[in-house]
Amino acid sequence: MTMTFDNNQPIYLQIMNYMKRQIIVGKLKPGDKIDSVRELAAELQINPNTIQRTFQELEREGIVETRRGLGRYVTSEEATIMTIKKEMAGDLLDRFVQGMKELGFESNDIVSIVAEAVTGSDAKGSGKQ
Amino acid sequence: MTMTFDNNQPIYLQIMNYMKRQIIVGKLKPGDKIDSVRELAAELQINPNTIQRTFQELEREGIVETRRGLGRYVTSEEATIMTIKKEMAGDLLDRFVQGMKELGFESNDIVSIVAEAVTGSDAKGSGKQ
Amino acid sequence: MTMTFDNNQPIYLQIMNYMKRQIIVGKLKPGDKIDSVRELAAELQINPNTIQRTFQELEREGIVETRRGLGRYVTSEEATIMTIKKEMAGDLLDRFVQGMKELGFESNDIVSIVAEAVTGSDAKGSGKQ
Amino acid sequence: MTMTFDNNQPIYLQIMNYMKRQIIVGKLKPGDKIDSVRELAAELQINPNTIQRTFQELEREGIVETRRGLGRYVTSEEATIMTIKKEMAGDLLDRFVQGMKELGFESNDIVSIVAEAVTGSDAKGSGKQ
DNA sequence: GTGGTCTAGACCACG
DNA sequence: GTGGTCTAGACCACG
Repeated sequence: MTMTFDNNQPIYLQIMNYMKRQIIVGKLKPGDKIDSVRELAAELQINPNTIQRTFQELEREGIVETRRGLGRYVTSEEATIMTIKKEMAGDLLDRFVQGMKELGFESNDIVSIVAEAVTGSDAKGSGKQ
Repeated sequence: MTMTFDNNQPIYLQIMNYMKRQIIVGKLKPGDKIDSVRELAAELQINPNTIQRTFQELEREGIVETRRGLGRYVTSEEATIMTIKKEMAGDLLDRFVQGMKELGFESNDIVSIVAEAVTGSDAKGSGKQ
Repeated sequence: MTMTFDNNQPIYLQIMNYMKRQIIVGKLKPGDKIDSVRELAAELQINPNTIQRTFQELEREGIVETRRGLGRYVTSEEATIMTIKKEMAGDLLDRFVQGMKELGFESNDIVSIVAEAVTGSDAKGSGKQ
Repeated sequence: MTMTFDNNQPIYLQIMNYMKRQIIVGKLKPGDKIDSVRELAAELQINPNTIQRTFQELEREGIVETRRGLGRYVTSEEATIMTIKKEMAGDLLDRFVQGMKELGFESNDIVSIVAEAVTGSDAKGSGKQ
């Protein structure tokens, strides 16, 4: 795996969000073992301290668990994962809607803009996706 | 004017975005004189250097112009203002849509979530909801 | 007359150079009367203090003279004008050549670059200009 | 390294141009680590904030990159460096040629003046001069 | 250790 | 009065 990092956000946050998305989307499933700090640090060419911090935060959110001597695992609590998914989606939505309103867009505008944007970007393949 | 600042973003950026919104929304009109560094610093209780930086960046974006010895003014180029409005809206939109897709939401879901959110918050969509 | 000003150089210097060029090129001839501070200030929409300073500096260089109660005049000393022309050309040349050498260009390169640039920009109209 | 500063130009600009030249000329190579803000500030006896500003601008031009927590590096994009070299040379050339024309020099004059100047200063043009 | 941000305040050119 | 630059130094997130 390779990641490209955005300079305006701490790397640990970027990796953290990346892993949360992997879990939410099901690429990492409940109970799956997670790469060790060292493995991930080597893979991403990132300071192990940074990975360590990433995992710490993921644990604090309950989406990752440490089993002593065995390593780290995705939580088996599917409810936790759903909660975090909703939380992340809610954050995205709030930031977007509030931002658009601050720019003077009305509710109607906002809906049409989104509608246009998403249909524009995947109008082909109506059945498949 | 008073502003409350969010600790997770540089103050100069927060003021910058605030002023861009004021201009975009028309509270500051093309050609209007802008408070001087010293005035704004006093008003917001922020160090003049921080305000200086804010203006520097606004100028770099072309939405504010300096007239030597006279002060700073909102650009009279309305096109520039429109461009920046589109840019800001586009950024918000992209971040939102991309973020939602990374969480596994389909285009349809995204549109309905937004529709529900904005009609919920201002009751305009009388019939549907 | 209208002038567009560059923000990176004091306006008085820009006007000063403009007037020196007018004199050097012969648009203002030795002994010609020069616009008054007020006239020029009005014409250029510039603070009279700035024009005042411009004239002060031009006098210091001897290219402009004040006749009490009569106004300001281009010097009748043609030698002074020639000297200033050489000075200005010399400054331009030095700054250019030194700058190019600091970028690593060799003498040969510099000559060819200039040759190409000037013939490129006026290759047409060999007889006329 | 020591630098002597010219009072007519901001120090941060002077250092900026100095560093750009170092990179263009190859004394600092693509990917090289650059002195930290603190080191350079100590070396040049300049306030760290001024150095900070220098680097900020260099980064905006893409010739320098920050790696979070690790330091700053010369960009590895050699194309960027070439572009900046051309840009700087073009600026010098334009300012020179336009300035000379504003003084009334013809294309031919300009070329001969340059030719004379550079061969005069390094004796390479053995036969002609 | 490294860069990013901010405060406090000075000085100056410019208009 | 206005902006531009600079100094001196603090604090913090990040790696």
